[in-house]
Formats: sequence, C-alpha cells, structure tokens
Amino acid sequence: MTDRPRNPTIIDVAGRAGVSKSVVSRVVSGRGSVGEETRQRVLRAAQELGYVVNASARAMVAHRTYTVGAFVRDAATPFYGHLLTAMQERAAFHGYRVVTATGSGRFEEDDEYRALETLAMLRVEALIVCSGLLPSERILPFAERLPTVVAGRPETHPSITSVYCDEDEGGVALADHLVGLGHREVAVVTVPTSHSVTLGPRTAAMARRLRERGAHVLEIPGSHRETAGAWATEVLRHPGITAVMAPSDRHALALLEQLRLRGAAVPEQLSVTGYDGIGDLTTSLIGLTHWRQPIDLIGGGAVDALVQLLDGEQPPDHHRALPGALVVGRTTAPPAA
Amino acid sequence: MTDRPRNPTIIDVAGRAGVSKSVVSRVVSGRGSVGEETRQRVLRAAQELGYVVNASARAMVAHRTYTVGAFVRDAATPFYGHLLTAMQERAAFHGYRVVTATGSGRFEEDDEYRALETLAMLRVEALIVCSGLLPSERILPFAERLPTVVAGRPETHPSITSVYCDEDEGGVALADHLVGLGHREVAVVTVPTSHSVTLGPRTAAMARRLRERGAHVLEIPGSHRETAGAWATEVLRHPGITAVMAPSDRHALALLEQLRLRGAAVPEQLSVTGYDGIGDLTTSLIGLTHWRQPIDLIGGGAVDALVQLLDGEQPPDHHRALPGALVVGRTTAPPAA
DNA sequence: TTGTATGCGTTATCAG
DNA sequence: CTGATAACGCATACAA
Repeated sequence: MTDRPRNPTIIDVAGRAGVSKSVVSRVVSGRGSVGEETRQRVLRAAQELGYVVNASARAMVAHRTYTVGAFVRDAATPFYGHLLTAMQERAAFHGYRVVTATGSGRFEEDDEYRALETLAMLRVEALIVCSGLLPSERILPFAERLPTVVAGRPETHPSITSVYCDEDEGGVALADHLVGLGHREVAVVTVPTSHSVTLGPRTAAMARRLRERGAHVLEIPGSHRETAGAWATEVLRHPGITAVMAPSDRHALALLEQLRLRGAAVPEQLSVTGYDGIGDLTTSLIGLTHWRQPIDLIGGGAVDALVQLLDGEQPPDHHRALPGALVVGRTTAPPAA
Repeated sequence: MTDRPRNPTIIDVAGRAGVSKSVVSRVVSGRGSVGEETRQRVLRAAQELGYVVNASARAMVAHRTYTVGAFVRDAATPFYGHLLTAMQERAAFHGYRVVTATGSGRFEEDDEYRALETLAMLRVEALIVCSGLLPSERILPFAERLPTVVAGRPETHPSITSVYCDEDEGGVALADHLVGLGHREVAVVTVPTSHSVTLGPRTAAMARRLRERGAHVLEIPGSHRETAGAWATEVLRHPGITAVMAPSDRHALALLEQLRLRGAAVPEQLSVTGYDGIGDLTTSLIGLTHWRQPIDLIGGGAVDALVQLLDGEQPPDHHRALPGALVVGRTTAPPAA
C-alpha cells in the first residue's frame, strides 16, 4: 500500500543507457557537452524509466533552489489572491517557483515566525511580503538575511524594495472627484495607519484633500468591515452629508449593503466611493466608483525587482510606484439640490 | 552584494556547542535522546547562529518531503482561491506544506505537463487536483504514480478519490425552488459536460428537473461568460420566459449586468439563479439566489483524505459528497401575473 | 567526449 | 547518552 516504488535516479538511467552517471547529469541539466548519439540514448532511457530530476539533491550541490517565498498575511482576500496569481505567473517566466506561506490562523503570536521558518527551511532565495498589516519593523529581520520586496504597499525603509500603487494619489483623486461633483459635506471611513499601512494613508489622504478643497469632513473610525452598520447609521444621522468614502471596495460594498437596508438611495441621496478595483462585478454590475490599482503590474513588478536583486543588479527603482486610475461608476453623482 | 553568507549547518552548531553533529541532529529533529543539559547548550548555539534545518538535505535521507502538490487549472477565480486557502490551512494542521502549480497560461499544450513535472521534481508526496476542466483521463497517469484526490468535483474513476458537493442535488434544488415559485417557462444557460465536469452536470440537472416538474425549458449554450450579452438577448426574445438559471455565480452576475443594461427588472420581470456561493457580496449586496457549496469543507476534506492515503489507510469514503445549501436571495420571486 | 571522485547537509546505524 | 560513519541523488572539477 504505502510501499511507493523508489524514484529512478541518474544512476538507474545511466545503467540503462550504458553510460556513467556524469553523462546523464550533463544531459538532464543541459551543462557540459555530450555526443549527440549518447544524448539521445540517455534521453530515451530517462523517458522509459520515467526519470525526473530530484530538486532536493540538485539544491544541495547547486546551493540554489530557484524558489522565492511569498509571505501573505491575509490570503483569502481577493486582492491577495490576484496578487499571488500575478506573481506566480511572472516568476515562472523567470524560471522561479513561488511557495507561499501564511499564518495558519490559530496562533497569532509565533504564527508568523513559523511561516517564515518554513520558507527558510526551503531555502527560498528571496522573499515577497504581501500584507497591509505587517509593520515594517517586523519585516526588517528577514530583509537582513534575504533579498526582500514588499508588494502592494509603500515602504520607506532603505533596505527594503517595494512595488506599489501610490496611496496618496488615489485618495486625492477620489476626493477631487467628489468635490468636483459639488459635494461639500463628506464622511470618510478612516483606518489608523497603525492598523494598516495601506488603508491608513489612503483614507488620511482623502480627508486631507477634502479639507484642502474646502469641504467639511466627518471622520468615522472603521477598521473592521463588520461594523459597516454603525457607519451607515452614523452617516444617516448627519443629514447634511452627501457622500461617503470607504477605505476599500470591500468596505464600500459592506457599506452599500447597510445603506440599502436602511433605505438610503445611492447615488441619489448619498454618493459612495471604494478603493482597489478588485473583481469584475465591482466594476460592471455594482458600478462602484473607485480607485483602481494595477494588481497584475504590482505582482509582476515585485517579481521582476526580486529577480534583479538575485542577479546582483540594483533595481532601477528602489521604491516603485505604479500608476492607478480613477474609475467612475454609478455610485457617485452630484449631490441632491 | 550577491555573496550571500553560507547558511549555518549542524556542523557549525556542533562546533559552537562542543558536541558532535549527531547530537545536534537529534536535538533539532527531535528523534533519539540527548542529555537535558546538552540539549539546552545545542539549542542556544543554534539560536545564536540562526540555524534553520535544510529541508533539501533532510528530504534526501528521509525520502519524505511532507509536501503535497496542488494542481490548479484556473487559479485566479474566487472559487479556487478559497479552496487553496482552505487546503493550505488544513495541510498545515497535519504538518504538510502545499505547493501549488498552475499552467503559466501561454502554452496550452505542454503547459500542464510542465506544471506536474515541477511538482514531481519537488517530490510532492501526493496530488490534489482542482479543476473543473481537466478530464479524468488526463489525471489518471499521475494518479497511478501518486496518491491523488480531486477536490471540488465528482470523480467516478475507482482509483481516484474525490471530495465534492453533489452537482445534481444543487441543480435539482434550484429548479424545484423556481417551480415552487410558479415558474413554468425557464431558460437554462447550459455548458456541455465535455467542457466542464462541474458546470455541465449541474446545468443538465437543472434542465432535467424542470422538465420533470412540467416546466418548459429553453436551453441556451453558454460556455463563456463573455457571451452573457447574447444570453440576455436570447432570453428577452422569448416573452413567456420568467426565469433564467446560470451555471455559476459569475455567470449569473454577468447575466444580471447584461439584463440591467437592457432594462429588464430582476426579479420582477425575470428571476435569476446562480451557483457556488462565492464572496460575501454575492450573498449580501446582490442577494443572488444560488446553491452554496461548502468550499472550506471541500478543501479541508480533500487534505484529510490525502493524509489518510499517505498514512496507508483507506479513506472512509472513496468519493465523498458534502452537503450544499439552497440560499434564497432577492433575485428570485414568483413570476409576474 | 566520457568516466572518476568528491562534497553538499541530514539522518540512521552502530560502536563506544 | 554520545560520537563516528555511511548513505541519499546530484553536479562538477579533474583525469583519461
């Protein structure tokens, strides 16, 4: 039952092809030169035996694994799902594998440590950190030992490379959009930067920009989507408010749902904005006005930067900000006169 | 720059702790016995050196990797994202890693082969196949060499274990729901089973059940979501039709969007059903009536079955069907009188 | 071009 | 309880 037949080795192949194992090694690894006739014989023998290179053995002597580790804090969210897909694809292009590690969820404390230890055991050659929650200080210890790039969020520390979409720009663009429509009293669901280094800055930018443009701002603390009902209640208690800005698309959707339950019409009575640009339905069916992040480019760019780092080159941009875009949907309109 | 400092080995640790490498091995692997005092000394030395076990070296001699491979055909879709998360979590619980492989997208042909070869190089101990597209025959060659379980779809072949949510049951439940509401003329967007072993059977079940209950069925071929516009047009051309059943939530959302563009009111004029139960907004904001699959249980169950297989036990259920649930939302209602 | 020998970091077997 | 020593599968200088 469990007596799995041992996998064939280059020695087995060598025996079958009537050559030494060195020759087989050269054939399968593509290095060194072998006679064309011999090569064919080896290839055939390997084929017949179902030989597949053993990555572990290769890694031992090569001191390379061609593997990068992706550390994801909150894996189930669509944003990170897309990011992972983009990274995996780009890594394959460069000849690297991606193994992803994430906290198993239970043990908050040493969870993170265990995840990174797993990656270390695998001898990943570099690290991609995907998390809006993990503070910079927690990343530094790893960045010291491994080339590290942070994807999807700005990172100011000089020893860490990052690829992201500028949060400030998005927040400002959305605020300008609302002010341009004529909104003068706007609620912003804010998240402290200490809680998320992505949601924090973008909501701060929204509020700041609104004030710069002369609008009155009501800040509603909203770290958790589960409390969307409270935001809705709070907003509706201020009849003067004509628009609400959410920290992310998911926050916005939760808010839309709660407003709907309370009978508030969007965008007639209240305009709503999101942030991220995840999922087709956000755009098409819901028509949520939001700031769209170029996730594919972020994931791909992060891998590109990593590969350059591994090749000993310094990436052109240590901190690369990619352009996002304002997507105007059907959840924003001029305020009711 | 690229001169990465060589990772410390058990020999380094042994030297620092003043013992032989055998002792260190016993301490870090937890096998064999060592004096408590010595153990502490070794642990401290390892700590100071930042020693981490080398998984490759360990795998070489242990002939085990504690890694299972997940082969995912279409990774970016929410359904598989959730599934992966669930599997990863459950695998960690059992002490296994999950490395996922997926076609890089470009080369349709040998793409699949390369992905599985990568998994083989890594010497994954088992395979989880997640794909509604991959036909059984393509899976068999791998299942012969590796314990294999198919997640998220039924699989009748005796040498392959599967964990899924019965497609027939869901299709029937949704059809019954519509008939119960009074619908007598219903359109079903169908997908051939040759194209998808999940979407095919469930849409077939819908159509079959509708007919059993005496309803008139219009079957609309709809393999690709991009053609949702055509489905909408087709449906609206038949004024007698009062409901449309889609093969999945995503298909349903695309359809809803197209119906909206054409001014058709849901559910007043037309009822719409989905399938899967992915994403919070499907349920809350859109209120899509659908059949909900227990994705977490499917992912977890697949891993559990795999671990049992690896332990030499025969899983209790060779083909395990998990219960789904009908979720009635706001996109279905009695037909307009 | 081909074969031989050596080492990579661990675990396991066997003496001490 | 501890210490040598032999694999594990592969790549690579080096010799033929």
